[in-house]
Amino acid sequence: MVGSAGVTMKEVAREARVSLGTVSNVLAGREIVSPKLKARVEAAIARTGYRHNGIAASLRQQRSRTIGVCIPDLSNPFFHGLAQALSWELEEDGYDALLIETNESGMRNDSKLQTLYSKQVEGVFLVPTVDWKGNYDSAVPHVILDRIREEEPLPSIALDNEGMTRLGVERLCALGHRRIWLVMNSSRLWNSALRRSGFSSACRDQGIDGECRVIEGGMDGHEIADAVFAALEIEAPPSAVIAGHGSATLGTLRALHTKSIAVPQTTSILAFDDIAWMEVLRPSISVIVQPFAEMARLGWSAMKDAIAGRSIDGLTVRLMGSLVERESTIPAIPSR
Amino acid sequence: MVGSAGVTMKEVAREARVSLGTVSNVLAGREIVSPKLKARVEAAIARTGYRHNGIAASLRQQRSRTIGVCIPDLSNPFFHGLAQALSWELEEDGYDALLIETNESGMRNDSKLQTLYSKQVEGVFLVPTVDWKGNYDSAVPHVILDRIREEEPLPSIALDNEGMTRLGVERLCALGHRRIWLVMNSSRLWNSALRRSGFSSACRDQGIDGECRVIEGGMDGHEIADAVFAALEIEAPPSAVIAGHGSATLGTLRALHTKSIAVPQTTSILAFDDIAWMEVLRPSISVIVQPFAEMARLGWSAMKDAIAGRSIDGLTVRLMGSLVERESTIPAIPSR
DNA sequence: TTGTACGCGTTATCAT
DNA sequence: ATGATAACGCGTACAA
Repeated sequence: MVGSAGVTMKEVAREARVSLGTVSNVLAGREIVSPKLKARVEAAIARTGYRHNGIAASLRQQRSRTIGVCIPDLSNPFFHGLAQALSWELEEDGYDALLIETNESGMRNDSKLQTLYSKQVEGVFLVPTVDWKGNYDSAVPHVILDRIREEEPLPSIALDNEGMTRLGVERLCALGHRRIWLVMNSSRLWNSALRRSGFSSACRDQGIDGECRVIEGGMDGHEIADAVFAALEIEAPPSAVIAGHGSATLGTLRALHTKSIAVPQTTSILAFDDIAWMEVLRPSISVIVQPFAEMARLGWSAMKDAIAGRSIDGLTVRLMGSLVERESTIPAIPSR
Repeated sequence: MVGSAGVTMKEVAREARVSLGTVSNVLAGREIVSPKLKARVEAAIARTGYRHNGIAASLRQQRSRTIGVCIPDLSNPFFHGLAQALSWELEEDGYDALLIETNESGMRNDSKLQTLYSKQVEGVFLVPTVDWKGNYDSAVPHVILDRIREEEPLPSIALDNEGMTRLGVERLCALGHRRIWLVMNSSRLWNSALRRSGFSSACRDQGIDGECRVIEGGMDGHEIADAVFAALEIEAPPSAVIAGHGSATLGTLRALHTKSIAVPQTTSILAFDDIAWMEVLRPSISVIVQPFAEMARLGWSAMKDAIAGRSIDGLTVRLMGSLVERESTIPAIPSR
């Protein structure tokens, strides 16, 4: 692919005065080549600066050993962690990841899927954008991660969003909180919708649903800040907030700060997804952590099955994460 | 690459009762095919579910239309922004980015470069790991970004690190600060070394070099926190700190917090690289912003030249960024 | 305007 | 053990 300098196996063979097959055998490390010829070939390889052409190999072998990984936004630490964990798993088995950032654009999601298919990926891990219509090539194995649609037709792995949100509500209730808000982006995202329903049913079970509410702010941190701010204009601050994801945390903190509401003295905060800066914030933020390493492990294991021709239709995994308490969650003031 | 379902152009041709060349012409959008046949071909494409095989096309055309982008750490927002900006530029011209995260490992940097070469990339954008030895394929155009080595042999684009650090010092001096520390990772990184030398010479020019010092903490935020903490054990806090990059900011804030030193009342902070959470921190952090969009534009422009066979040897671009002042930099207390 | 045949670099299957 | 040759899917030059 370098114009003049593209040395081929054929040229190596000529240089070493051997046949093409012998070069191939040496390159593949097959032990059937005589030491004499093997040395000649290796010398020729070094002399010519030959480099393996993976494209030709892929064409011939009809397998690219490449897996597409489609992520909406790599600046989201959960997605970044997931992408890293997936790459790690793939590489363990000699595969390469084709990492694509779809930037929350459904059009880009579609077009990037097409280029992945064109590059003959053997499988696709997909965290769909919010507005993805669900067009995919059924001939290629897909595993959907995190953002599952209602009645997802594809194999999927995600957090048990309802269960984890319920756990958060229960923990806050145990700390004496009764007025709890859930701040999130949009229930158009199925995982957000599940967090919402887990929140609502947990609040009902705790008998605090009258005092609790959900704020949907949209996909952007600034919008979310505005929504929270608007809510704080008309009612008293809640004693605790569950932030449904990174930008909800950012937005909530910004709004509370603008209104000079003390965290955690007035309002405790429990956030989804751990992020480096959550440790350095004053106060440090308590978080619900998603098990992305386990998601990657299970996902790759399923993908390997699919590649090997074993059906994974209907695969539906829902995992529990863990709750890490830091400074932002304190007992509610009893007098209120 | 999907085993059974791999529909080829040949099959489309048979299905449409046309020749292979006609199918190719239709696919390439060449206007020389009769409408009648064109319709037949398009129908056949739809019926068979044919999909373009980019691998075969790359092999045939001897060009992959793919560029490798090697980044040490995508969780660093500067690198992430740079990677995004590069992808955007490439795609404008119909290229695809192969995004690789090297995780600060020189070995991984080397091995991933090999896989990029094997995948026949037409060029490589590289932010090297700290310990990269500099092995690369001279037949493939490379552009080094950000982390330039001393006497970099390859074309390179980076911030004017000396100039921007000097600017920071000058601004802090204008605010009345005289005791300034530079906190950074390691002067083994050439850009860090340049920030260091820019810092030192600016301090000399301002006549404050006696009161200033540099703290090198290593590549990890926790290590940096420890180093700053250790320094604060033996001397009074500085009136201002310049944090040389994201993890230095994190480490510095953590150490100052542990020692209960007020920011910015006691110590002002000016950080390299803007990050989402810098706006939400109390106080919000003043930053030196790198012009990654411009880096990407110039880089891709140079890369296109190189791909087209026009030499870019010796290309050395150094860009100024901008200084965004927020709450973390205030005038020094005059009495001190 | 349409059809045919060759080559891209590799791997795999045959003979030898 | 080694060498010759076909095939992977596509693009294109050239012949019809």
